[in-house]
Amino acid sequence: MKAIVDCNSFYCSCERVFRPDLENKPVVVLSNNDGCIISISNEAKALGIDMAVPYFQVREAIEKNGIETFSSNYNLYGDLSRRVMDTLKALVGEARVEVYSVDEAFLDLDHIAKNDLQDFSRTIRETVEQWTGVSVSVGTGETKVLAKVANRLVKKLRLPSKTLVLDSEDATTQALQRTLVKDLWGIGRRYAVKLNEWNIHTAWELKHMSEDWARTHLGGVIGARMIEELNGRQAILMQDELANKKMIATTRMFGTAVTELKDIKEAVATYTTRAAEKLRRQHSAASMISVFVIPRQPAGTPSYRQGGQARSSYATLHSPTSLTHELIKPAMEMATQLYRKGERYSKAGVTLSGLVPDSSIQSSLFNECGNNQNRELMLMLDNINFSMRNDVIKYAAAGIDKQWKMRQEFRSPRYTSRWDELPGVR
DNA sequence: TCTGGGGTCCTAGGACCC
DNA sequence: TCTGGGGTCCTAGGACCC
Repeated sequence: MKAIVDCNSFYCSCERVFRPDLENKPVVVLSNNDGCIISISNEAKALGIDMAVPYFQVREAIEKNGIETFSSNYNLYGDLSRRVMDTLKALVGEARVEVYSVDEAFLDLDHIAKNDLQDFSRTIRETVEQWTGVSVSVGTGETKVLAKVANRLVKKLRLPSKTLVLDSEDATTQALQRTLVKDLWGIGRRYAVKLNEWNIHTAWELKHMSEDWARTHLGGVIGARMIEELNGRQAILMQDELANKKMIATTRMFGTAVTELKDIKEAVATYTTRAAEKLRRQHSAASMISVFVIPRQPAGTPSYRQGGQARSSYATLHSPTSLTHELIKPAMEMATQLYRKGERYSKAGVTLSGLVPDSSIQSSLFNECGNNQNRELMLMLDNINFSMRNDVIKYAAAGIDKQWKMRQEFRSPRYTSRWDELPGVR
């Protein structure tokens, strides 16, 4: 059996861990740039606030109802996430945990007797809550897809135990009958529409379609796997722990529209610096770097998401590198080349790809002084910036005043990852 | 005024090879 | 008159996820 452990309103829960006064109060967390709502507590939901809605559209309702509002604080969420995952690993063993996202993990429970699954699910939930202060829901089923179905029902039906185990034919059937295809893990909006056109509405109905049918109408092997999983046959396997990323991106909306080349270059240099840090953290080097900018659409036109208005460029590096300054150079050239005077920009980003282990970097004939010194410099720089505060040491190209920086009006302290922001105890 | 920031997997098609 | 048959690698684009 497989279980999915999912933190409830994770970012909101994180904010509450150090603000117990917010228990049972409505809370929302905003995306970067305070752009839209990305986490809502049940209480806020009950007041009619929805996920993914632009903040400015609901600002009035939020203020009127006294909903507590936070800018996202990824240092805090990342740290609490690690604690939750560590707890799960302590409970079932590291090899049985697949960290799926910042607030979710799949567990392999094949070693637990079927009769004990109910109790064990509750133990998981209680232990995580006790050790970390974060509340979780646990869904269990024969396959990952069925575990997801169970987990969704826990939340939808507000089951008091916050756990649901689909351990019998009957339980599974009932669960599938009350799940719409659009709510299945792996069925997005496009496929949901298509399925409805075929007059398939519930997961139960989908389960009885043939694999061949799914192969031709539901994205090839993806559809076939879905049918298998619904029928209790494992087709989506547990992934090994945290393989390295194959692509690393840092992209941001600007706080306010940017018009000057200087600002674009500063932003791109800053994003390149961030991306290079992520690259070094997983001991990789990049062989390709790409930069994009998105001009702001004139008022009234559909938002930037809908079109291909982004302008991008990429450069292949002479040899893979993880050194910030070697990445900034081509990034600056591309930023300059992409910039048009008179245009206003709403967003820019940097993507590193063609990642290889940094141990495999070939030394190049043209490498004058050997990269080892450089890599030690990077290591030192990363250590200082991580342990002190953000960017004590930085590249001049990244700019000092950062006019373009995102808005973050409501960020809580980084309670657990900065010495100077630890919570006080009287 | 104002709408996030990451990622993954799969497929088709082109280029190239023997 | 009438086009080989496989392979592999790479990239772009679609779909999905949190």
